[in-house]
Amino acid sequence: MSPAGTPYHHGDLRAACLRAARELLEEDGSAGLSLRAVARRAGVSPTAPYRHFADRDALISAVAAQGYRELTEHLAAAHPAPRTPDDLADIAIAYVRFALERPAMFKIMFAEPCDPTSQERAAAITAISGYLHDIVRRTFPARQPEPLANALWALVHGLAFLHLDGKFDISTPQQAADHVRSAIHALFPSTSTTA
Amino acid sequence: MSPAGTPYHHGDLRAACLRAARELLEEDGSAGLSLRAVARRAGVSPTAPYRHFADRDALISAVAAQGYRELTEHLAAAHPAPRTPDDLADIAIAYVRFALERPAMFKIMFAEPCDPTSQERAAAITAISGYLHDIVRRTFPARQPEPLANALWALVHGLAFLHLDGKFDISTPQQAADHVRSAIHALFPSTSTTA
DNA sequence: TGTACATCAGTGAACGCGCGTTCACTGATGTAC
DNA sequence: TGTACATCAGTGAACGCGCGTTCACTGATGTAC
Repeated sequence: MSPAGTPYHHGDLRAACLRAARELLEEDGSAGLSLRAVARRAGVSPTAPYRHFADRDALISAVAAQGYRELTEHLAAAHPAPRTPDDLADIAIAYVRFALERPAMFKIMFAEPCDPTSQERAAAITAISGYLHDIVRRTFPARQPEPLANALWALVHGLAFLHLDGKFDISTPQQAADHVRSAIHALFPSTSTTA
Repeated sequence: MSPAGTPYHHGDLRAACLRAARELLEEDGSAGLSLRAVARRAGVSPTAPYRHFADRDALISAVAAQGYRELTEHLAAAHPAPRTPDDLADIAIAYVRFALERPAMFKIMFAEPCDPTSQERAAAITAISGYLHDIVRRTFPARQPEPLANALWALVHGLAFLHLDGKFDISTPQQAADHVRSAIHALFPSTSTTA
């Protein structure tokens, strides 16, 4: 904030910590994100983050919550108004690409035991789930939305994890996208669309 | 092996380490499995496991490989000869139950970066994948097996992870099973069976 | 406009911890003769 | 059958590491008067 070199007060350390955490995740890809490393990266003493996060769990929860929000936006950007299984495939591909591009973030979001009572987290999950429900309702107006939406989420989520884990024999992003599309089409044949 | 109290030579420390690792996973559920903890649990000095595992990664890979084998058996036991989507649901439920009953093991199998070049691991993955392909071929003889089998795997895998993560609003194992069954039926309507 | 002071956001030393891994070693085993 | 010896599977001390968290502190900020 102050123009001089290193001001005593940071200005917005909370945001800086979140930014640092993201950078660390994107760089070394490991899920072992430590408070100390975040502080180091933010150029601040090891204990400074405690002014903004109760403990390590709180920091990780906050990072994950940000990830959920970004995922929601990422999906929404993939297709403005999906109406066909092929539109759905676009969204599925976006989901998988998100995971492949930010593997460590994705693992923090979905495979870390971070504080399950976090309200921020719960709200974000609800948003994703609700978004998928909407899509399914629009794409398959004649079918029961609830189980179909859950199944769709599970499908794309499973595709993301299996791709992330290298369980499919695939090397390029394009191959991954094609693979996802063919999986979607295998389960959502176009004939069952009732627009 | 020798009948006396604490023999110098263990007899089969490799197996004992794997057993210890499983116990630790089942107990504290954390994915933070350490070589030292395993040695402690096996009643042996902290460095003894190095006689049998090159490093921590090798131990974890071995544990994961064992998990893959057990998962394959577990699935095969769920239904001897699946022919309908409902049979398929039995197998899907078994997959999810496996994850819910051994969460830490499941995470080691699928969310840990353990040595990807391990042959044991690759073979186990191939076995699971092959098994699912067989099922799909038998259940949907008229449809293209490849994308359908991958989609099925992703679906059950996603269901397992989302349940594990508490992303669905579900409390009892029975509810989870019903949920999985309805997801399978949503995507594999019985009408499309062509037996 | 100037000053006293409460509040706040940082510092930095220190704690105890468990970890992976190395090293030189020693006790047990089993094989060759 | 007995003995020398190579091999093997353990031991235990030690290393350096990074971690989360505590504590008393201090510099900066902003508000009341």
